[in-house]
Amino acid sequence: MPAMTTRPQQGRRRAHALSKAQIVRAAIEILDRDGEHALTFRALSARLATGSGAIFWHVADKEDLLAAATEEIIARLVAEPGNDMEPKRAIRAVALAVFDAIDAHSWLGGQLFRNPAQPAALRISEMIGRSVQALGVPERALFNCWSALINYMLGVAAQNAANARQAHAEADRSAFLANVANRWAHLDPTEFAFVRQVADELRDHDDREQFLAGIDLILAGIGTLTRRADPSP
Amino acid sequence: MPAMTTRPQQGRRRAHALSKAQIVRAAIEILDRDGEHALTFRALSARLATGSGAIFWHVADKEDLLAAATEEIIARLVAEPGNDMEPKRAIRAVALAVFDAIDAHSWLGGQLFRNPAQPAALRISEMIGRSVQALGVPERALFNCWSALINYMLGVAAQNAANARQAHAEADRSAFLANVANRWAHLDPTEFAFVRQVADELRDHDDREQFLAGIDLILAGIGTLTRRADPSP
DNA sequence: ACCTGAACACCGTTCAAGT
DNA sequence: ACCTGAACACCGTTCAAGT
Repeated sequence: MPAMTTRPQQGRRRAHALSKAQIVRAAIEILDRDGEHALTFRALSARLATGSGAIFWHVADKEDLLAAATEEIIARLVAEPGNDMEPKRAIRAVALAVFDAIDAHSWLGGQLFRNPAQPAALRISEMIGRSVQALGVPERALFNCWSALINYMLGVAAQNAANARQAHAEADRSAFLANVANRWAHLDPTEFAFVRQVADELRDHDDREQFLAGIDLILAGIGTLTRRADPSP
Repeated sequence: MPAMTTRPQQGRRRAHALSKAQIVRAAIEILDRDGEHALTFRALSARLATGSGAIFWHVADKEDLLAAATEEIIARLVAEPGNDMEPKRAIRAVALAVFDAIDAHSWLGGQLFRNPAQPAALRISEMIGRSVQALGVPERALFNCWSALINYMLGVAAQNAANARQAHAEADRSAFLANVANRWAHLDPTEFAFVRQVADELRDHDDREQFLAGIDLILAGIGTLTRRADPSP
């Protein structure tokens, strides 16, 4: 009976012991609700009702935290998009999934972009690579076709995220676009003839459609290199 | 004679009065030599032998300073590349000029990327737009072709800048690439079959060639939409 | 009109001290 | 082993005071 008393009474200090997963989840919530700049160790530790040092016990630094958050989102997305679809459809599906994820979490674009070699981005690269290969592009061109698609995807996606950040400052997205379009429409006519011309289209274009059109353009270019005339295996 | 004495003796306070152009030039030097993170108002004011407040008199904030630096570089570059070249050649020339500028000033990529509506970026957009139009793409597809090219250009360029920043931390570029390639080569064979396969090519690829290959791929896709069979006007 | 530089309100990160 | 929170070394930006 006295022997049992020796046992330390554990698990009383805090309802849930802090875990990296829990920290990352809280970070994502702050990022989604209040934007990239709002994620500070002070805000995060306040929300988790702990000291900043506690967070640094589980997380190396801010970069590590952001990478983990990115990984978490990509992991949720990477599960489904069709592994056994026809290649072009598969590429479009993956591209749209990434686009939508970045649309929903505007901080994600900059993150994937800043570090394209992180595991989360690699998983996307792998899916695209397999589909490009299945498309039947010759060995020599494989690397370039793959990298063009990846670069375009990540580029546009991050670009849109940057726009979203700026649009957030102004009233909303459509007001922001209208503003830019208006500014463009009043540029010098001889120096900026083309930009003036597309200003209208900018006002009411659909980012998602535009993004997909670019993918299709690259796919059409890739089609140019493909030997097989018969689409069936 | 006494009237002349009333005149304040001017220009004695400092050899060169501070100007925005001078501040921007100093900022570019710091950015180029020591990287993006080294540009602080303290470092800048130390180099200009003045107080930080003096800089804020000429410059609204850090964003303004970076935008002005970007503008300065693009202005230097935008002068030459062939206005009366054949369209495809013109597009390649502009794209390469931008690529090389970003290669020479690694901070430039992130900057153009972060704010693609700034005048500097617009000037690039205009040149690309005119060439795409000259290519003879149908009215409806113009906007999408143009935006695909711009997005790709800015995307890859900024991507490369991000890589350069990371490579700077490690020994040098080729060592950095060798490291990444090595990491890729040891990934799980079933989960990352494709990435493992291209790891070799990553090690000794030429960024510039890869970039141009992507441009050509998009141009090939655009060619798919073009009616005119006769290349001569 | 333009410059000075201390001061303010923040950051990310560390670390002695606690449990 | 894990948590606390004051402290450190920075930031960008402001502003009373000078010339």
